[in-house]
Amino acid sequence: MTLLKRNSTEKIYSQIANVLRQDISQHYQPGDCLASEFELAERFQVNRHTIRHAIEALIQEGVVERRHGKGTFVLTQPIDYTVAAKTRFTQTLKNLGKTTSMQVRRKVVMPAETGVAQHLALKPRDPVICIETLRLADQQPICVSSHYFPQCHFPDFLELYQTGSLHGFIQQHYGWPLKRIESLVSAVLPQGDDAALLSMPKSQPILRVKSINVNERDGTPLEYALTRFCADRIQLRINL
Amino acid sequence: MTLLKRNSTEKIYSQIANVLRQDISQHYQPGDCLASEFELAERFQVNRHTIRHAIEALIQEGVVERRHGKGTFVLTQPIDYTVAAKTRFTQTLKNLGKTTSMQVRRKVVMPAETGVAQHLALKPRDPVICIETLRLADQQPICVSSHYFPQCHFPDFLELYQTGSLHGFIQQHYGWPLKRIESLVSAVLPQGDDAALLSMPKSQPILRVKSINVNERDGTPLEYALTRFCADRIQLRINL
DNA sequence: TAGTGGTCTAGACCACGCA
DNA sequence: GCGTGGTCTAGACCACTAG
Repeated sequence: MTLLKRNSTEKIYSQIANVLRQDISQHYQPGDCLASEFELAERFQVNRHTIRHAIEALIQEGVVERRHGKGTFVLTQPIDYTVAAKTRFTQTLKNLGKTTSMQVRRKVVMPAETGVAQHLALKPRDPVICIETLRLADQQPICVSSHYFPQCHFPDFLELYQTGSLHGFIQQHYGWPLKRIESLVSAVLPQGDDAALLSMPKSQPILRVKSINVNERDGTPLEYALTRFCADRIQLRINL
Repeated sequence: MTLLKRNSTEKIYSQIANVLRQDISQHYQPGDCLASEFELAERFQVNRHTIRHAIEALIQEGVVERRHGKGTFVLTQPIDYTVAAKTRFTQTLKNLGKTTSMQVRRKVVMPAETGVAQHLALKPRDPVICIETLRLADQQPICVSSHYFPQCHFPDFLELYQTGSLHGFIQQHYGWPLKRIESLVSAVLPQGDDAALLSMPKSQPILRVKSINVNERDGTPLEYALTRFCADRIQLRINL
């Protein structure tokens, strides 16, 4: 039982959130489950709704997440907003000294949506190969990517490619060196499954990079990739 | 009075949020005030807390914001997540065909924090000039920036500089051409006054760009700038 | 002072996950 | 079936804003 100031200007739910935040940082590990809302309500001697309000705040901050029927869980990577913690940068995932790995989550042929078609200089609904990947560094998910390739240039792509570096595969099987000509960077909130795949809260931002790769020899667009980085785990460094 | 499906799988608060979202997009202008929570509760025949829940969702999406004692207001720029709407890009603010303007919000000399000192090759707490600016395009706030200059290289900076292009001023008064050598891009939620200055919701992401400018002749770091873009109004284009 | 949003309580029932 | 979180109701009082 923790004492709360009932007549303080600081709201009770806010006091509770502070206590929980501190508890979590001191006594909990990522993946741990908090006491149930009912138990917390008893401990703090408040209504369960007040506990919910406090937990909402922690969810918003990215400290915990709720799982229906299971409990409220501490997230893997407590988010640190201090600028000092971001003074170490990485150039690319490959350049990280960390152990990296990649999972292929989806391989399909589909008609190109207008945006994809534009970037690849195709007609809308022309067939494109879509490959979705998840990349990790030290077991930690870093980014999910959707890669689009015009099928006309890559017969048998789906049959031949299994896993591993996409650009390496293209270089090896088709003999085409890829060159990045453009990147478009924006920040959005996570959509679809991205938050779950990156094990991050839905309230935290994503760095989204659209990149276009062309055949270095003749400039033909060969790949359009849309990569979503968990923003608190990555920072883009652009050298000019 | 709008009809709700009480026995639908779709939650009532969610149905209400949908109705309100549609109402707003069709019949409201940015800055308009919604009906009060009490009135909405009567209109939809639900408890006021259910209305609050629905409005929470709209706040999270960035559609509206609450102002204590005044009401719930439609935000200036309804956020559009469709990728198609982002296929027009801007290179820099100056290259926009739009009318741009700039406000200087703060001019002070302060001891350098460690991060700033590092980027400018100074010792911590060496004096730096800090200038905070807000830039607008067509009356719409686009970004806020904190510019840091080492005071040792810029005597009388604060006295001489009033407003207008910072790089133009430096070129003119000190004769130094600035060159950007590096940009670091990250995505965060707004901190401090940034959300208010950019008239954006606190739940929506910010694109943060740290850039370092050096004297083109000898490579001396002369400026460190931290710019925060309202992410739904800007996209960075990086040409390689 | 009237009207708005903000907080807190109390209690009910539902939906999900798991043993 | 039990415990978890999710939704909804009802009512009270507080804090802020504006006339």
